[in-house]
Amino acid sequence: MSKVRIKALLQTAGTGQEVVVSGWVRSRRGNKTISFIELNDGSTIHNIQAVADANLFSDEFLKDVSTGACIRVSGNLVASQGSGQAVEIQAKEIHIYGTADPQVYPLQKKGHSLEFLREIAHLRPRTNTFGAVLRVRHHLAYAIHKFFNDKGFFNLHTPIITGSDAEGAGEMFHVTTFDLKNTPRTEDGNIDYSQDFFGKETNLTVSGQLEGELGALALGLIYTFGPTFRAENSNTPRHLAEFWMIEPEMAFHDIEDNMDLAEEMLKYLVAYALEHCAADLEFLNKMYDKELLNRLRSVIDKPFTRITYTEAIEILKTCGKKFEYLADWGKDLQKEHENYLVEHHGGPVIVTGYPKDIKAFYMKQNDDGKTVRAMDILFPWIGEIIGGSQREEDHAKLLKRVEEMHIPQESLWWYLETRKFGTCPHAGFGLGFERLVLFVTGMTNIRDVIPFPRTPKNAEF
RNA sequence: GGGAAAAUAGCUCAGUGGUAGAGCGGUUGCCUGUUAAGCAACAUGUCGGAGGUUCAAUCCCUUCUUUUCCCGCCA
Repeated sequence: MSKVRIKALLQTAGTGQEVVVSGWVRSRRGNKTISFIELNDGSTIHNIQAVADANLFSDEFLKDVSTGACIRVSGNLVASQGSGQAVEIQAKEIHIYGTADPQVYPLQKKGHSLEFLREIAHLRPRTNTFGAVLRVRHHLAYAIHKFFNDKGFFNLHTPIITGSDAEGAGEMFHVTTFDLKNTPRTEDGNIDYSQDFFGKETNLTVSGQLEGELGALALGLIYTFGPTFRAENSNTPRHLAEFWMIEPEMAFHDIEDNMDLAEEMLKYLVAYALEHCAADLEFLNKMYDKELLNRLRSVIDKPFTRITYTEAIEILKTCGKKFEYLADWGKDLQKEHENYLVEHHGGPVIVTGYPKDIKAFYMKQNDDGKTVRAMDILFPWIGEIIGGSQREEDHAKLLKRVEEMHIPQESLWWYLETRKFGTCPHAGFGLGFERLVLFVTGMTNIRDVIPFPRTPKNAEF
């Protein structure tokens, strides 16, 4: 007897062989003489139907084969007499690994709200929706590694605990072994971090970029793919306190190369998902967003629109649309502005050349003295899915910017040194992994594309 | 961090100043292969917590908690 997963079983052409399948019961229906068990093992969105004859299985036994129960079925794979499926298992033996009392098991056969499922995040992977989302998430993660590996990039593991707080990407979570009720103090009353585990103040990383640059200036092409932590009190469907980010960093790349790579990568990932997650995406398209597949295909088909920040402001000023906030050169683009730009161009838009005062210190300064070589990629509904830039490789210019923006340079000495020793043009960007999964799955809340979301006031599970 | 809405059965929601209802789910029964099966019957409950107004509060008021949405921060 062969022990197989359901995905493989549904693809086998032949019938007649004995098979063993283990999985979770999605539903059971039938009558006194026959029971039909929908079994899912997570390998695919599709279930296999197991048929239990009352001559072999008692009513009393089948009572425990209820929605949510985990069982192993052995029997013959046969052509189905019903119309809903090509093959089914004629059960000879059923072993119950674990029951799920129907009176208290929270998942029903019928649909649940996504809000409710968030409250039972320990069980929601057993639903069609989350099974699909988590499988797509996996394939995208794999595709990212494949994309970069195939291009000769090296995966660099940047630290999760960081001693630098100068990255400026957001509020940070402190890391300490202190007893918070009784922290050591210096003579002037401040917390004495010299007695803490690392002997200095440490935080969870908000970005691996600065360390990524160090790798790029040695290995040439690197990318990071790891957890990232932001202690911002962000209450939106697009923000997480703990999320995964992909940050490639490339030596000898300018802002144009950077855009080319980012666009190629996004298209590769969407195409990969369409090819490898067809069944799951079809399900999501049917259940949540009828335009999903069309939108995914449209992203692959045409080039992303590329405009400068200055052009974007011009478009927003002359479009005639009334905005709540006026678009004005020197100010950040509002959500409503981003939405307009994406709608106006009918797809992803890359905006470059932002005013230097609204961007980070490390971005390459343009000769105009006003703008930097930043790029944001704006996606429909999601907004900023990628943020990146060419980096300032000139030591004097970088140092000047660090001083202007009052960034403590003592903690960045190692970063600044790379511009003293064998500096070179380089560029990189950050892709929010969950925002990518959001776009590909058509989900609308980022809390539904990560197994156990961390958001303000929520760290359950 | 700013703003708005919401919290009633296991779930989705309706509802009323006199302590509550539907659909689904559940339980039981019927039906010889079903497809979110069908038919019938039954049971659902501190109406989010704490105060207050009132003869009486699930309903009105205050406050707290949580959730969702919009904005900001960003990926």
